[in-house]
Amino acid sequence: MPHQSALTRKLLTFVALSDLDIETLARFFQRRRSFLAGHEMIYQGEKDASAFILASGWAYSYKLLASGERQIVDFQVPGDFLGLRSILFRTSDHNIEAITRIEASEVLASDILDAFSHAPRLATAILWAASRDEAMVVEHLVNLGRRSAEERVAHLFLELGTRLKLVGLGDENGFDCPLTQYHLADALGLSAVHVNRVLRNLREDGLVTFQKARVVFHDFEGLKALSGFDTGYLDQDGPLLR
Amino acid sequence: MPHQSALTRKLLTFVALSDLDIETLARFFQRRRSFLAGHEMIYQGEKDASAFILASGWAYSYKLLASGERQIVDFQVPGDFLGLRSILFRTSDHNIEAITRIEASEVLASDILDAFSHAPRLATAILWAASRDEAMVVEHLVNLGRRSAEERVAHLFLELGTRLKLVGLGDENGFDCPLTQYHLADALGLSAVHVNRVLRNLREDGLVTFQKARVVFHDFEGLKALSGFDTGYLDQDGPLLR
DNA sequence: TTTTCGAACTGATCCACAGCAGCTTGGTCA
DNA sequence: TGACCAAGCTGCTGTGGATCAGTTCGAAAA
Repeated sequence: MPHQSALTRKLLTFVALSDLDIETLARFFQRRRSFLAGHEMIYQGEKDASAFILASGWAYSYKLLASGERQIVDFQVPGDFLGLRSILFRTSDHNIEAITRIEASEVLASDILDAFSHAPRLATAILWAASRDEAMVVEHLVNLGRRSAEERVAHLFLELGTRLKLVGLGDENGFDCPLTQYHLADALGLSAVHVNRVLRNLREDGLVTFQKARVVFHDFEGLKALSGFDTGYLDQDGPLLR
Repeated sequence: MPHQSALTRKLLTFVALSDLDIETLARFFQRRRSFLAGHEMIYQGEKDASAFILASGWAYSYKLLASGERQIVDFQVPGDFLGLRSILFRTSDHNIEAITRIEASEVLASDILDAFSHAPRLATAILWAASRDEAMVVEHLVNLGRRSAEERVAHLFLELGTRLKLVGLGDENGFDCPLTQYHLADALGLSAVHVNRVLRNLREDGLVTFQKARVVFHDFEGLKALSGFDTGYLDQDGPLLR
């Protein structure tokens, strides 16, 4: 089952799973679904929403404000588990929308709760995955709170590059990226106009280019130095449970 | 054991715990510790850190940047579980410092892993607690990304007020608050100087006063309207597991 | 072929917040 | 009781990024 490998591989770096764990996990991949670009997979206020494991395509999770503005919390790429929080809370507190066409496995609340009662190591791995998500949100918080516009853009590109590399969809040269400048603006707390200017600056400084749905790194180390990017929050030292 | 009631009560709103769960949870409160104000309870890079359950006092979790600036991620008040992520990751990716003198129970990684293998409902409750933490960080992200300085301060005071009310340490009139204007600045992505001005504006507009280590709400509804505060992410509809 | 429409891009102007420099107050310690 | 120090407070000046008001480009529709 090649399509389940990305998430499974990630979890295995954290805990050694038993045969029963693997079997329970396999059940997560039973309900295959696909969505068109722009589809609202989960919406604020939805009751008893499902979660999904992304096989291909990109999505983004966001919150809407009364003013109509939106804040993008994170982007989801293949191998990511999305909507876990919507399962734990009875009603979802955020939206998730497909950016491209998406292939995913639907995971029901009962699948997760089952795993907790029968497959403790898998349960631990799920908690770890949730913590990793939280670590990413924290990093985005630091980005918004204490970094300049240039640093924010650089940091986001480096994070996405690193995450995509883990699932074989990018390398030090760059990656395919279906985001618009509006997506970047709403993720980074900037206006789309200013994102455009920042992208020009980064390009002119020979650091990164983002054009034609592709991010190209020209100076990886320079970008890291500029943004203070540290992969620590995305990696894992080694399995906690052997 | 009155000191363990705040967290236990919170968890019980989410899942009905069995006797075995309660017993396992009780073991979390065995190791009683206290810390002086300013003590670093957990630090970035620490290996195999412990977690803590706060019985009394305030702490804050933060990240340091290369530039020496800090971004405060969240404040912890009595009843909060802190440092869970430091347990799941081998090495901690953030710092936690005591603001006041603190009384807390130390929770070892083995306590948590034990709970996962023997007390599945408790494990589910822990995952829920972690998700609630993430929801708070997400709300802080929205705060930094899309709200003005006045709105941010108002939102933070409302959140702290609501959280403290849940553990009986505040009400609609206000709460005792040991934070300095520097803490607010580093949590809200502002300069301390600007926080001072914003506090004056809010005071002159008859909304809130923050003086002498106490927050006093003068116009609760006005504050809510200003900041777009919605308690949704702090409450719970009802137990997911009965 | 022209129309349309979303995304990328640009220049001019404005303002929210930062940075700096200095003052005030109250608590603590020799 | 005076010295000290951290936190709170204020005025002035500078600037990063928002806002407004467009133009350009390319792909798809008609």
